[in-house]
Amino acid sequence: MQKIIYDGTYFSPKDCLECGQIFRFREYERGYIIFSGSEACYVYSDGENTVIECENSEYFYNFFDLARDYAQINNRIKGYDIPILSRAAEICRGVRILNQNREETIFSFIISQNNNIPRIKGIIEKICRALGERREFLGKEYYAFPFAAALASKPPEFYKTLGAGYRDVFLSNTSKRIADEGIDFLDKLSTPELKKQLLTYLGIGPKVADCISLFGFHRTDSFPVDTWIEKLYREDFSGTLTSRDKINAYFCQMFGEDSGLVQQYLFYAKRGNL
DNA sequence: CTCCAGGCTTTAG
DNA sequence: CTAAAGCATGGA
Repeated sequence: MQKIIYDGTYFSPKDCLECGQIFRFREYERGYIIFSGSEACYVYSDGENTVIECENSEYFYNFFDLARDYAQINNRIKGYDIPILSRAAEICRGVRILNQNREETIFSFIISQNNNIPRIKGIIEKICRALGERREFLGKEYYAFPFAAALASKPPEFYKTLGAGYRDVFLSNTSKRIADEGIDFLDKLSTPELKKQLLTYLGIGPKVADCISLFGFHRTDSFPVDTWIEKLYREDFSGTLTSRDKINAYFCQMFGEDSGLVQQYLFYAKRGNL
């Protein structure tokens, strides 16, 4: 077992996980167990530090984005001098933009549309249990997120029995495409080109594309606009725009490369009723 | 019972 | 181009 110890000021397990960017984790002893792709780790706060225990520290060093200076980014975001944002940036300062498994991010956020977080988690868990490789961590079994080929081997009806609802055809269709074509070519694209390509997959619209771009490809110039952000835009930014595309452009123009983290701060704070 | 959840696809105007 | 209907499911 390997161990990473990192200053906890801008790295809180609770903030990173419960801000809604990831669905496969659960509380365990002093913190959480997280699953990503085929990997697993145990993460917890130890006074001033955050501790990660895992078998693949290289993977989780990148996963938690530990090479980036979040103190500097957090400060810059407070510098926009928008009261509600400065407050959110202070209270949610433990949030980091995770570098998640790309295919897992794609399928997870296809499932997330018009859905609630507990049910999203349940559906993903069932998919892993049914199609993922069985593995072991801390003496207990878990299931990896399935490869696209495994997902592609199942018809829409299979996903409906797992509770995916009308998203069943999205999962079977898009998994077949990815099993055939791969997704490595997406990494070379600019953020606008990446979004344009993501929109060609069945089940991926503007909001889901922005989430995949941000959490799977670390494009921090993405700003996903969902029901919560739309509500926040009206109530806290006195916004009058109605189309989500325009609200997205409004925020991206304002925050540039900080868009992604700003969005997570605001989303997390708004859902927590700040 | 209705309404909502990290919206998207399809069809109509 | 924009607008709106329809969509599975489960919890409040």
